Amino acid sequence: MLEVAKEAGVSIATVSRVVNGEGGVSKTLENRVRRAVKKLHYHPSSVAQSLAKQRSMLVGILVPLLEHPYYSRIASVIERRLFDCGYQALICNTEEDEDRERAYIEMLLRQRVEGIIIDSSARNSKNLTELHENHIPIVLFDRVLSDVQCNQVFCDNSQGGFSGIQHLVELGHRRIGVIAAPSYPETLQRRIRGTREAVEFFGIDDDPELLVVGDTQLFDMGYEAGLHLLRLPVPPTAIFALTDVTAIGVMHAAAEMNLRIPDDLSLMGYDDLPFASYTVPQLTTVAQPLDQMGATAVEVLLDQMGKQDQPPVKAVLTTKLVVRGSTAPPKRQT
Amino acid sequence: MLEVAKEAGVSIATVSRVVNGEGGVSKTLENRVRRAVKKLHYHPSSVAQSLAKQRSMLVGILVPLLEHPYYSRIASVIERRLFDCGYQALICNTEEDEDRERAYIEMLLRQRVEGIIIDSSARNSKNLTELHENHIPIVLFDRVLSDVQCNQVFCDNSQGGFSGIQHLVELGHRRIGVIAAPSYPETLQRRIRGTREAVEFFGIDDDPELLVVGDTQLFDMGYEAGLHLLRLPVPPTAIFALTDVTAIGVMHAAAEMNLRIPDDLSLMGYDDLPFASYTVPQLTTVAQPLDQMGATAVEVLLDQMGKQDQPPVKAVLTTKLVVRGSTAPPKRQT
DNA sequence: TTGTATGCGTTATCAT
DNA sequence: ATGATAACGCATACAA
Repeated sequence: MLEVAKEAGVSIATVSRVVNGEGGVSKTLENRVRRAVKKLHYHPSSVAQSLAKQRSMLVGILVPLLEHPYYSRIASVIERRLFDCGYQALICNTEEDEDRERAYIEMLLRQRVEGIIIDSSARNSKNLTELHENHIPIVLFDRVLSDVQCNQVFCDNSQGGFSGIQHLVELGHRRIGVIAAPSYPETLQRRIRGTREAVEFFGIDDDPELLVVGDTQLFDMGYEAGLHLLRLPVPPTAIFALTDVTAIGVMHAAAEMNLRIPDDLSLMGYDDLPFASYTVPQLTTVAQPLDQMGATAVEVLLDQMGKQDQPPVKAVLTTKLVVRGSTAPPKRQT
Repeated sequence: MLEVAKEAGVSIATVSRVVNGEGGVSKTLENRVRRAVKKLHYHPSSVAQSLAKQRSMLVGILVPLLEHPYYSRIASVIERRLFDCGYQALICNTEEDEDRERAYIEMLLRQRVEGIIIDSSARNSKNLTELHENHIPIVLFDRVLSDVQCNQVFCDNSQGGFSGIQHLVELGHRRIGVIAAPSYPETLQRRIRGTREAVEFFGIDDDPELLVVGDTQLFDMGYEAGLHLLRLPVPPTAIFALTDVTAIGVMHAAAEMNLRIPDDLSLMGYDDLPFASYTVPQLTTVAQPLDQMGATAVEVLLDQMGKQDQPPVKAVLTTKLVVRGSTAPPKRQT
């Protein structure tokens, strides 16, 4: 900037004014400055700006696994929104590792982010306390901890779980397998609870063997779990995978056992990821309004960033059942 | 930091020394400082550090579409590597938009990133010149521009295209459809060229109708293109989709036309994304060593960041054919 | 071993 | 309308 000032023969104050379009500068000088900026390839330093203004315009996004289509979509949706609001997102991939999450949070603190949107991998809110103590606005996204006093944006997972079972029951299924990912984030626990409630409500088979909780949320977990369910002495006529990715795994397992979907087995997923419309057959699933969730999260965050220590807001959105080709009435009755 | 110094009753220089573990500080004072740090929840400001040290420890990653499983994996792989090397990644989602890409580059320049790894959406190198002029090390990743003098890390796409056709030819196919994504990044052009060379080399049907170039690289493009190919007066017995995602689209199209894979149609993809092992049937595909590519890119970048204006290095890795269940000898001969 | 002082590239306040 | 100058939070060279 100093160089630009020299080149243009003005003071740095004038350069600053021109660059920030503050006005109050004569046309002559403005042009001289602009020319110097071009010539020297000058780009104002956000670093110095942050320091001087005490504002970083940075927001952290933490997701559990960036390679996972669900989370990359989340990161993407939120980042876009943030970008449009003039903020730069710092996307952090915690890889389901609490220590990594802590490390990232420390880093974000150092980067002086103005807020954080976090889809947390942590089993408790310990990682978040440091943020609270530094008065950084947080919004918990998707995965939710009920014991923590803080902004939250998520879907009614219980309702989603319920509606999935309901759909299958209405088709005539009485024996339904459920596959869940790890349940330490309450998200999945709630989703499971929704299915339990539905099972009870409709009075269908509640054999505990029908609920399998895997250790990851990847394709192969769905595959293994699907195999397990389908090899039961009395296998289910329908499977509700609480995640689209695991549902794909189940598809594979079913194919391996020469079971046809939906003729021999009805299958449901959860999330409505893009590829859910392109599997064969297309996947019936419970959709979460991710765009809306992302927009809400950013809105809430930006709102809180204005004021100091606002009361936490909680936004609960509703899921939507998307019926496609992977579910049908059962052929055999159990 | 000033507050910590006061709390501990020492100078800021001492605090700085303790925080940075420089040594040369007495145990007594060190403990006093550490206690003060804890008590005040002090986190050193990277912003101020960057300014003082003239090093940001930031590296920009630009990908064309973060929601796309291929690119989220790329971002993920590179980010992890960078993180392990002590660098913070700024992941930017250009959404295949050249203007957005420019905006992000400008932002990265302002953030004073020390280097950039870019999977570019741009049709030319215009966006990169600004970086060159600011002496920011760049490495072009995956998508490559041949007319630009700069570090590049990518796979031999021509070879990959060739080997795909070769595999199908060896199975006995003579009429092979090829589906390509937009071709302004040279990547796809090269991949196509590889298939053309193979077609010529093996002397099989080179009907231009058999090559369809879509306008996106998403599922529905594969679906549409697949439909188009399969409805040809003389449809191909095999389809080589130059992207796994589009291959999934073709699967869907085939199912819609009651064609069974691989019995009625052989199908190949390209990329070997995680889900390629979980489609039904599993997808034969051309694998790119993404982990290795990411590691190489980071290595090259970090290397260049040391020196000034090194000669550009070009790393070309090789693809690998992964044969799975979606390809088989043709039943009918054309 | 510890402290003091200067500079990093901006913004912002105050003069002129 | 323009310029000089003091922060901002830290590193660092130098002094004590």
